[in-house]
Amino acid sequence: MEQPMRRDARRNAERLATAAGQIFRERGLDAPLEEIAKAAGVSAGTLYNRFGGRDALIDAVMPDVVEAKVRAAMVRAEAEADPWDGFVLYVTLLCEMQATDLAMSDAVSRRYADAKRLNEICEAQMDGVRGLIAKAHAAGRLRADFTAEDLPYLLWTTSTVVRATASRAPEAWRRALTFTLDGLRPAAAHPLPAPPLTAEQVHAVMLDLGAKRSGQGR
Amino acid sequence: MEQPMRRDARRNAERLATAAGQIFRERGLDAPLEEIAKAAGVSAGTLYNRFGGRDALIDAVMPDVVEAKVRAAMVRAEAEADPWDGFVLYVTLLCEMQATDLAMSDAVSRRYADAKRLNEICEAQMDGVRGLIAKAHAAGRLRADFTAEDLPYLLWTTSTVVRATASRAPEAWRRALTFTLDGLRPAAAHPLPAPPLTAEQVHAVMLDLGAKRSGQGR
DNA sequence: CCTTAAGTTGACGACCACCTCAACTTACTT
DNA sequence: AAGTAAGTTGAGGTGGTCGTCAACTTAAGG
Repeated sequence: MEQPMRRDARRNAERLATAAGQIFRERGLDAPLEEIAKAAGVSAGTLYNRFGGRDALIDAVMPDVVEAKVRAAMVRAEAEADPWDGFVLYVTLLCEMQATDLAMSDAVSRRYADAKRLNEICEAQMDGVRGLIAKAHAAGRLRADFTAEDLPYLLWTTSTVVRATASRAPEAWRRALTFTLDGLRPAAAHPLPAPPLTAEQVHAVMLDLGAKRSGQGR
Repeated sequence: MEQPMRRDARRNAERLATAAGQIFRERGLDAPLEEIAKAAGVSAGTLYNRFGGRDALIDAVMPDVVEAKVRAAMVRAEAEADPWDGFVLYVTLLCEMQATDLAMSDAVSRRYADAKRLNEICEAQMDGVRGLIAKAHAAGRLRADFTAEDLPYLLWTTSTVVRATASRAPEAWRRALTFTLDGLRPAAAHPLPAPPLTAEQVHAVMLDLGAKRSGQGR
């Protein structure tokens, strides 16, 4: 039943995937699809035939890369003896990815409604994050009022700073991140003026970010 | 020599300025100019006649508002007895403006190459900021390695979070800001991994932000 | 009034990105 | 070698924004 794809079709699909990987990485997940088609040496129509639109293309190209990178970061973080060091390492590694790969930056800080696989992977990763945070809390090395739902903030903010400063001061984000991390130690804690977002709110905001630009709410 | 404007022309210019104020405030400084023209009840052509383009319109509409608001924030900040409280208040007030007025958010965190008046006002405000920071430093209430060039970070990051969460959790930015402020007390300080941006770098980055979207560098 | 310069209009061309589809080309089967 | 389904193409429709301009309208002075 799985009638095999024609050879040229498969070849083109692979070229498209490769091109998408490159261009997403360089320009983010909002890169023009026609640019990707051109880079793959096919017409835009073919891209829409093989995949079906941006989200499907993203979901075909990104999940493996994202999973591998994010999992590797988690492994390294969990290998740290000190839970705080583990937490810091994890956050720093994620930000490093954002700084060196715009596709990762978008994949981690936005949600594309129809990129199901990608969303599942990101969701799954949250479990690991909760563990990391729980350990740091248990060890009294992370302020008690910091929750897993606060992490997206860090990624959103780094995403901004990184894009703004990428060409002129590629390491600048580390400085901003350090300021914030310094505020996350228990000793630094002062009362917070607002509750954390709920998991649903985080998800909804990420969907907004993923859905085209402009529209600010409604 | 100052041949007075015809009455209808003046009337339209005023309507345009008013409409621009409203729409910039609701949608940010990137709002479609045709939307503004429509709101003013004139055609797009008239807008281009009276002003000359987006930057000129911005420079006609924003400086007074920005100056008043920003100056008021500085006055309140300087009235605080404790220099740290003054610093925190100033930053918080600026972020509040960003949260309630997208035009302020853009005006404060971006630069529009041809909006001369606006840029001068923002530049001038930096002096006050330096004073605020110097006082906090002198009182030992602000970590010594924080510089005036680090402030734009806070505005960039708040700008992002605010836009993302405005509709669903309008106070969420206060939480994120608190984390960072908690990292700016001297006691929280740990070594920074990167030097601050130079004033020129800050300016250049802001210009990039102001110049259309997309283009990542070069 | 009526002239005329100032002002306004709105259609228009340019650009960019999305997505589609009828016509064409190709790979695979027999 | 030919038939045919699968695949590809690229022009073209859509939608949105920018900026322009020839033709029209209007304010204001004589």
